Amino acid sequence: MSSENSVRVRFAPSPTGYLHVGGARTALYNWLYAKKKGGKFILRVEDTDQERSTIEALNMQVGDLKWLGLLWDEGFDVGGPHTPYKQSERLSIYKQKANELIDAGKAYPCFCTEQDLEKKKEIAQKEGRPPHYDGTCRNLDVQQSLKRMAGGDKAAIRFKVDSSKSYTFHDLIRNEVTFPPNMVGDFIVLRSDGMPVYNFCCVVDDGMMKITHVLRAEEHLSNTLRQMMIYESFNWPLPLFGHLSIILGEDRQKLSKRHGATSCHEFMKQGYLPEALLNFISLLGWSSPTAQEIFSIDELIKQFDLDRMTPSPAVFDQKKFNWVNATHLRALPNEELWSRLVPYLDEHKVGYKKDVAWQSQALEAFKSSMETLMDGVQLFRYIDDNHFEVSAEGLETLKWKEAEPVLRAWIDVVRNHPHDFITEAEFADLQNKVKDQSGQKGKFLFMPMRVSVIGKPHGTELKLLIPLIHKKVLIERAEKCLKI
RNA sequence: GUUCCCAUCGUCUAGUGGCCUAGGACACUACCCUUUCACGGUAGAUACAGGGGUUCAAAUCCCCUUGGGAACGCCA
Repeated sequence: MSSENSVRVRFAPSPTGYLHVGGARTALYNWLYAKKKGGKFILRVEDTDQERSTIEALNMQVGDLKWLGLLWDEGFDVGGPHTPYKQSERLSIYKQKANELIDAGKAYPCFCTEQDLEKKKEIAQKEGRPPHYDGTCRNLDVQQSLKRMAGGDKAAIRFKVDSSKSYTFHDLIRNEVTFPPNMVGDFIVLRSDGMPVYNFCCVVDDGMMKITHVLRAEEHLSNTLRQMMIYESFNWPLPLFGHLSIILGEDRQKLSKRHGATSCHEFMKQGYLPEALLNFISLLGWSSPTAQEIFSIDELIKQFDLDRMTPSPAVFDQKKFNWVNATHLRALPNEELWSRLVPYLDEHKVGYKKDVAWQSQALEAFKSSMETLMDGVQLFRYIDDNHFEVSAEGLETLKWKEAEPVLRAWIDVVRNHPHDFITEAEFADLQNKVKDQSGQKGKFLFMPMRVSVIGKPHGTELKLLIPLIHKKVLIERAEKCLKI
């Protein structure tokens, strides 16, 4: 494939906070498409809003993308043929392009103040007209205006819109979209402080960076009109656009902070796997022709295509996400799962043994009840020698008249055990001894025993739990329970 | 207000005029496995927003209504 016609896509976040799942999905689809087509994935930073953009936020976004493994071929930090990739470093380019527009009579300086515009808009609203710019400065003599600007007068640069024209483009997801005439008024291209505006830099950058496909969120659909006008004014070919549906919360409102966790960073902290998050959000607006739902990243690249995208909005279903995560988690080999879990255990100060066999055995015991790595943290806390806590339910169980004989028998049996640890096979034997000595069976046998091991009557099978805990600790815990 | 976008089980979706008495997945219910909790297995319930057309035939095409969303910024 020649580089001339190969796919070039970009993700262009504005650094104002952590990466949201919506942004992550946009990045994912772009990235998948680039991988699939052997194209380039470009990370461009849209930081022209100086009020809200911060370097910290940029670092967070970059960190989240790296966590997800959505790495870029060209970008603000790795360079590329169209450097710089940070809009705040491209200001002279936008200025130059805006001047080209002015020279060509396609844009003009506007001296109206914000207050002027506010008033005009109000009047327009009242009179039932669309709140477009009324064109006060449109017919000013350009040379005159430029002189005023040189003299220090502040002016924004406005694009001259041909309000008689309608615009149609073919959306990759929505097919034909038509904007009728007179949808927008003359819009700002450069602010009076010289900073360019989103719609302008977006086109200048996409054009100059030779972007071939623009996959972005649906809220940009109506921006496409203005952007088409700008492409036209530069005589640049239009990229292919695809507008992704938005992601909603359970209440069918656009997903936002009040729906709980919505940023990749939060999901990471809650113990979700990056490949599971990617897998799950890939399904929000796309489906595989094979109806497969669990994918590795490579499978996703292989199966992904733009012709299976849905235009309707999707609700973020936390339960299904949990299932996807659990499925990925349980499919991980134990060593791999352990290496993912350890940072969480450390962060939450849960102790563990350095012994690989022990780790693997514990994981084997807990895997089936783990949906997230944080579930793992909770589970490992139960077998941490330094944590023992009896739950309310555990307390109830200990009040049973059957509890005491079981615990006494248990302590006795464990004490007489010749080794520091009890194997699964040995436990089968010990369990019978406790049964005989205490005269209890069924739940009256197992529940008090389990409370003495993990502090609660329900949970992991005892035969899997016991081999993980040192005999001394088992006795200690049972004795503690007797005293309650 | 105007314009644009959207509309299949609770949720994600399959479906591109006959294969649809609408398929899959999550969730849900029941049963099985089981000392418990999970895991796993089996079975089940649940949807084409409404109304008009077009057609021999419509979830699929067209129109209207309704509902949801977005845009109309010197935010992105």
